[in-house]
Amino acid sequence: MSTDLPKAVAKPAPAGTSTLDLALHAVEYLVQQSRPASLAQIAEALSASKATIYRHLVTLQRHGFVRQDTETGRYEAGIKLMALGEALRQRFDIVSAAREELMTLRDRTGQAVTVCAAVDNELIVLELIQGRTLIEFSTRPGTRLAFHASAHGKIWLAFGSRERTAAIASGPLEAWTPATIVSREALLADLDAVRARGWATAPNEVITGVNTVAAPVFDHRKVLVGSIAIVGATQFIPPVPDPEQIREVVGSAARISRGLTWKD
Amino acid sequence: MSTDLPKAVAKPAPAGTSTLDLALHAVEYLVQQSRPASLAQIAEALSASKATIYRHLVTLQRHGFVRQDTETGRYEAGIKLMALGEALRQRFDIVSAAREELMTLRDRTGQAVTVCAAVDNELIVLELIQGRTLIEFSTRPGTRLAFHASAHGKIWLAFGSRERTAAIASGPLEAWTPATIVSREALLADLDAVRARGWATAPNEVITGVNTVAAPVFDHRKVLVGSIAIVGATQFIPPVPDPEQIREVVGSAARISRGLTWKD
DNA sequence: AAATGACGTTTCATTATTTGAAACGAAATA
DNA sequence: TATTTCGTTTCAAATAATGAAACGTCATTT
Repeated sequence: MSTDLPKAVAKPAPAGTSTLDLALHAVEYLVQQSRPASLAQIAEALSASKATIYRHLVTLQRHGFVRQDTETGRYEAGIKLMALGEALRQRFDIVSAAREELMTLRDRTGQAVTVCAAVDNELIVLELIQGRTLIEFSTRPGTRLAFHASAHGKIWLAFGSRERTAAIASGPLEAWTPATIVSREALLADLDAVRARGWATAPNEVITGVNTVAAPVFDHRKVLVGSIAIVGATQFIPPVPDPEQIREVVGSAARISRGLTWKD
Repeated sequence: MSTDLPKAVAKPAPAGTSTLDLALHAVEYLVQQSRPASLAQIAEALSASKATIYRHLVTLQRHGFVRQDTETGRYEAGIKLMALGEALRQRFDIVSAAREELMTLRDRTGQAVTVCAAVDNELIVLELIQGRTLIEFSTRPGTRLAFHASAHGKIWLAFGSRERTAAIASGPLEAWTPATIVSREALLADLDAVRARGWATAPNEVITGVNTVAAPVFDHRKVLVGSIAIVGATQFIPPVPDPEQIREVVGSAARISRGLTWKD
């Protein structure tokens, strides 16, 4: 990465295409906006000329990444992004391999069930089986979780790659609630406990009043490929969870792991 | 590409940027592929040089639209697309406005509940409340439905813009199952019936053994803004649905519409 | 009703940017 | 060790993107 040799000392742009860069910024800008944006507004936000942005929007629209309101002429993000996200989700093995098991986990605990996977430095929710309770408080597929502030995340830190764990632990730990672990030492201690017992919780750490019990799913090589969890109000999943709840989650995770072992 | 006339007589490309066009094709290609693709493979598929594709992939990767497997060096679609899709989904008013009502609809019918909206010529699933039954057969948020072969679609054809209905009716009607309506006359007759009674079904028309009862949601201007439906096996939702099921769905839709009237 | 302003869209000459062929180095294969 | 295959970089040629300004249309204002 870092070249300390005399040659190529100041090289701000290693590679890539600036045209594409601008266009992608436009897409991201439109997704962030809650209302359709005018051409001039987008151009100003990205400090480019109207003509340039216009041409890019035309191409983006042709691909469905952006759509133009036929009445006002304003631009907004296109639903193609939703479709692509869904197509991507289905590529993960765990999603299909675990569905049946997750349904029974939901039925035996009554709580919502979520599945997560981490790629690079992002932890993403892949699947959600809604619970039986009236009030739903769970994260939808496509949502990104924090590694240090979620039961899923702790599973990945405890059983995933050491590099990632080191990176997360050395970085700043943002507090989502007063209960979120923000101390490096406390986090590492918690991870040791997670490793020892094989499951993780994060009571009130992501949202106050909500708790989660997560367990790891391994493939045939004993590599962590996913995490599953039950999510519910602390009323149903206390900070120190019911032994039976723990047993159900850990058992389901183990059965899914066994299923993945047979494959391939 | 090939211009054989002296002066731009035939101008196939009205506007846009070819660089961006190529890059977007690369993203779409990677989403379609089920496994990570090699650089050479992508370059050949898009008939561009390796260098060009490489630079685009670098930029796409920097934005998270694409990721590179650190071990094999191959490229695949990035999870940013999933996150963008989820961010987009939440922009639709109906999703938040209807959640509570949809939960009670699920609880009173026991079936899965879905919400759809159409933008331009695409009908997309926005929300899914899973049912109480053990076997789940429903479409996830981000999935696209066919207008002529789904209960949701018939609602949009019956109560939505005339232009869209005309466009769909004049085009080819693909058969998803033997029961799918493929005749233009039969479709228009069905739409008349839907308009008259205020709800739609599509027994076995999208998947054999599955039925849906859908009803329209209007905003304060009486403009169609969404459709809601219960989805379940024909065992639970017969081809001629239980009057009570119909009453529940239509009632929920009406209450959501009333809620949208108060807003704004 | 005429005039203004705001908007998306198009034109056009300038030139900055992308482009492909070929060379590179590393890694897997033989 | 020789060879092939892969992602990556280099470099000169020119394609293709760029911004300023003009256009046509609509809605609002005077």
